[in-house]
Parts: sequence; structure tokens; C-alpha cells
Amino acid sequence: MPKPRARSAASARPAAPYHHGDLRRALIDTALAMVTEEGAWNFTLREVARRAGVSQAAPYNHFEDKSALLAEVAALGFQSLRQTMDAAARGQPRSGRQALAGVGAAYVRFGVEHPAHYRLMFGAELADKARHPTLQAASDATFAVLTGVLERGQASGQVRRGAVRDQALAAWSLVHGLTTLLIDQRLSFLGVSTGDAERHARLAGMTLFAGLSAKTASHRSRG
Amino acid sequence: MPKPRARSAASARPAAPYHHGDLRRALIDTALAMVTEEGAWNFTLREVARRAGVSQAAPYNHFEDKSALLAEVAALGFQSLRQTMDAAARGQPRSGRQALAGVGAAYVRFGVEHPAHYRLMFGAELADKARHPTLQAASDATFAVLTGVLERGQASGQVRRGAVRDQALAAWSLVHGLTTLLIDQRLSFLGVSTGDAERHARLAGMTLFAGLSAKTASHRSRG
DNA sequence: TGCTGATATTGACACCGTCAACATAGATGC
DNA sequence: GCATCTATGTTGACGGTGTCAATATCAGCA
Repeated sequence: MPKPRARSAASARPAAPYHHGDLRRALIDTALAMVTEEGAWNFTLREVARRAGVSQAAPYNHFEDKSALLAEVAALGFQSLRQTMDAAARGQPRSGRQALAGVGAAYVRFGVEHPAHYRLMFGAELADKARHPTLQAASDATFAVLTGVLERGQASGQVRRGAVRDQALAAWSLVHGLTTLLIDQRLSFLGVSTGDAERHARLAGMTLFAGLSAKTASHRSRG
Repeated sequence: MPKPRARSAASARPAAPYHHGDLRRALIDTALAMVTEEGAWNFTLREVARRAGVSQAAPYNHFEDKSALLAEVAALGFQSLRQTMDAAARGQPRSGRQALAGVGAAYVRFGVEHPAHYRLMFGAELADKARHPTLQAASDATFAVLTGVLERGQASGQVRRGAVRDQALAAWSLVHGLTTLLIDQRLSFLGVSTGDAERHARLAGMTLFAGLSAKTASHRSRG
């Protein structure tokens, strides 16, 4: 067989036509699979192209850069994280401390269960997010879930009144720091493994939320 | 001059002798300079060798791996961070909330002022710290400063009694998360820049410490 | 039908981490 | 003093990478 160029021939599968059809989507899907299934958060553009069955330079017709593809996959991660947090927020009956703890725990759980994706989402390679508006938008929407919970908490009187921005920043810092420390195994010397993730998330969250609580906190938050 | 091989000749500088003398130290120093002066946290081993004036393969006589050199530089970063935190802890008159806030603020300030070094210290390339005992030791010593402050705080009655490990984990998560978010400019959409670092560190810290405080916290921690 | 623009391939460039083979020189034993 | 050993350099290579220029292919439209 000199050159399998059949397209409208009798072959059931197109057998690798010259033009892929929707290579952009295929590349994102392939990269996403590599990130989620294996732990390849720093994958190679050539490898993605290889798995998609195209040549090494083909991606450059759809992405300006390797980091553009990275950003797309990271954006999908933020969408997934946002859905997880949304579900956790809605799963709680009240919009107060329970909701906050639930969302925080869901956040940490997402990171621990998808370490490669989380690393990609927050990796330094994409630090200049201004270049990737899709990623920026997805990230903002995710953060909005947190501020929303805090706003409803303030409205319901369960969260101390104050600048939601500052409260959200503290809460986000806490869960983000805990997640990255867990993922990078920086806590092994403490005897903390990723299995304890949720427990520690709730524990650290309780400490923080005691400070956020509208009521006097110290005698209320004892486990 | 055909071959500048003068060593005991009249030349003041040795003019590149074949054997460097202490290349290991020179490589670490060079890499450290690249990390601190420029923002090159993901430097190239070849580039380090180039600047040290040796060939590309010379470093392999002193480091098993590129990551071994990375680990050494990261360990120096942890030492520097520990000194900063120690100074902050000692600078506070009392060993309670003030000390904790001071140490936290010093931590965040260190990260913001040395972003490249901080990224290297916590980067995913060195996630398997077990391979680098020097780094592990330096990291542990740094963490010990935090637990020490908490222990003294508990002893003096200013910090709520409880498992120091859990409190330290919460505090570390908070400052680490805030630092990485600041460094990676993940907070620009909030209008938070690295210039506000210390203010936000103290603000977030106050929220957390309100939960850690032994006294009823909510009416005491108002700025 | 033939042209045009989008999309894919090939082949190259410079760079990277790492290794094997070889060169050099300071230390050591005689 | 000299030969040898060993630590420490160099050179050159291998396979891998991101990226680009030149070229080939093909779908849709005049």
C-alpha cells in the first residue's frame, strides 16, 4: 500500500485523512486525558501531537504556543473545580459556616484527587494569565463561587460582616496552601498524607471560620 | 600567548586553571545568584556551567543530577527564610498573637521579595524531597520556627490549647497559599498586588488568629 | 474547472539533560 | 624525583524538546 489516502472510499474509518476535521478539540481532549488519567501535568507538545496522530508542527495551526494549549486545559480544570464547589455549596442546607466548610473541603478534595490538573492550573508556566483570557475567565468564575458563599453567609448573619474580598482572600489562601502542600507531599514529616486531606481541610477550616464567625467563636467551635 | 596555563607565574589571577578549586561551591553560588538577582527560578544547568566558566558536563562531577543542584539552592532558601522568621519572632516583645502575626508577615514578605527563590523552594520539580536530605532538613528547621512560636503562645496562654501540629498546619497553609497566589499574580483581578502583600498577610492572619486566640476573639480583632 | 485559503507535513535550528571517552593535574607511594 | 592513581576537567555525542520556514494537500467557492 503506497499511500493510504482513502477518504470517500469504502473504508469504514477514514484512515487518517490529511485534514483532521477538528484538531483543536482533539488536541485539547488528548492533553486533558494525559493530565487526568496519567499524572502528566508537564506534558510535551510533541507527545500530544503524537497521540492525536498528527505531526509535531500541526498544533501550531490552532495554538499560538504550547502555553496556549496548557491554558485551555487549565481552564477546563477551573470549570470542573467550579462545578465541584457549586455542588458542595448547594448540598449544604444553610449558607453559613457549613456551606463554607463544605466548599473548602470540596476544593481540597478536588486538588488531591486531580493533582496533575491542579498543578497545571496553578503552575508558574501560566503565571502571566493576561495572555490567556479564557483561563482568566474560568478562574474568575471559580473564585466567584467562594465570594458568593461568603456574601450569602453575611446576609444570613452567620458570617461576620466585613469586606468579602478580604475574607475570600483568606479562605482561598488557606485552601490553596493546604492543597499545594498536600499535593507536593510537603507534609509527610507531619504524618499528614493525602488520605487525611479532607479531615485536615475541615480542621483548618474550622480554625479559620472561628475567626470569621459572627458569634463569639472560641467556645463554639470545639470539635 | 598560545595557552594561558600560568598558575605560579606572575599572573595575578590564575587565568582559568584546568581544575577549578571548589567548583561545587561556585556552581551553587552561581545558581543562587541567577535565582536571586534575576528571576530565573527554572535555570538551565548548562547556563550555570557557562557562567561558572566550565564546560557543560563539569557539574556532574559534583551533583548527581540537575535537581541535586536545585535542591541545594532551595535548601539555602529555606535557611534564609528561617532566619527571617526567627528575627521576626524575636523582634516581638510577647510570644502571642503579635509574634504569630509578625512571623506570618515576614514569611509572606520573604516570598514576595524573592519570588524566584520561593518558587524553586516549593516547585514541583523537588516534590520528592526524600531524595534530597539536605533540603528536607532545611525545610523541617524552617517549619520548626512556626511550631515554636505556637508552643510558646500556648504556654503563655495567648494561643488556644490544642494540637500544635494542626494549628501550625493551618497557619502554614494560610501564609503559603497567600504567598503563592501573590507571586503568581493570581490576585490581580481582586486589585491585590504584591505591594499590598504585608497588609493582606496581617489581615488574613488576624482572621485566622481570631480563631486561634484563647480569648473570645470576635470583638477583639477589629482593625 | 481552477483558484485560494486553511490545514497538515517535512526538515531544520538551537537548545536541553545526560553520558561515554578522553585529557589533565594534584596527591601519593616508592 | 618520579611514576602512578584518582579526582576533576573537556569534547563530542545521543535523544529529546519548542518552534519556524518551506512545502504539500484538500475543501469550498468563482
